Amino acid sequence: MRGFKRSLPMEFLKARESAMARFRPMLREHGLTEQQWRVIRALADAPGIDASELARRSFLLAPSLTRILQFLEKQKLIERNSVASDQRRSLIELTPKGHALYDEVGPDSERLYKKIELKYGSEKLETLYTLLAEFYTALEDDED
Amino acid sequence: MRGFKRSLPMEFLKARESAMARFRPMLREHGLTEQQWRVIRALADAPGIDASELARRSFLLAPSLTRILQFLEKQKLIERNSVASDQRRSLIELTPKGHALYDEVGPDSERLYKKIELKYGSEKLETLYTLLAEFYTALEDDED
DNA sequence: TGAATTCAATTAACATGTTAAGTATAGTTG
DNA sequence: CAACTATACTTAACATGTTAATTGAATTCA
Repeated sequence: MRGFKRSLPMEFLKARESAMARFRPMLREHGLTEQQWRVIRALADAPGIDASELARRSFLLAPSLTRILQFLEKQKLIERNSVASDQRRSLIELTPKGHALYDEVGPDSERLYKKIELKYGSEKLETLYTLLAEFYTALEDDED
Repeated sequence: MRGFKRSLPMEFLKARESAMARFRPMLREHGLTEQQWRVIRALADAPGIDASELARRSFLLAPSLTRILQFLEKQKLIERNSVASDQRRSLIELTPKGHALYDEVGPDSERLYKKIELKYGSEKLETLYTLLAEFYTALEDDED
């Protein structure tokens, strides 16, 4: 049997963790978790989307997103505006305070990202991006 | 600024999730979570190791491992034997019931793994393994 | 040897992951 | 238009992730 070493999910996890270990302390200093930062980035990128679209873009499950939005709303980093034509949904956007935080954290994030790119090599990074995208694309076809 | 698309941790997460989505339902039928299965595999691979070594091999943080071991012990899937020469540690191994579960789940896991390999291509899979290992190796040097 | 340090494991507290169930609103169909 | 179905969240319950603090046992070393 394939050894315990060849576990694809674990290899993804280890790669992910080695990157996150560099971002997490910085985010913590800004009072954010990784997931909260993903939501803020997604909103900076696409203001005024609803929760379903936000969940898709930030790659969070709906229950996690619900809790994160409650937190961010309490911090006055986001606000929701209900949609008249569909009472189930509301459109979400960053407040000025949320934008300010985004502008503050963004450069730190970029700096760390560039350090990783330098350490690993940008051509290899491109290859890796491609292989990863091909991987999850190949597996997301539902025909087994 | 680099778009929201180019987030390495998210790409790792998406790749990992696309794989786990295939394993999780199977594990669930056996009454296991992914992490519990990682622990069982690690113990089948290296019986009689202590919790620190087990945490390292299953890539779990100590607090998570503590809870998982308490669960597995309650299910009588593992047992701990205290070490006379060092009262802080205990050596952990699968019980016969634990071994039986391992023998039951292992083949299902292999089957799903082979399906992934077929869908993605085994050469590309090799390349991906290599790039991932190089990635976390490169980043784990502490010299920044 | 005994105070200080290190180490292994656990506990605590809070955030997120995961599945299932619930709630209210929209849409669909007979 | 009324029953059914689908959609967009939200809540619930339990497992894990993450950091910090704690406990008890080994080690170090002045």
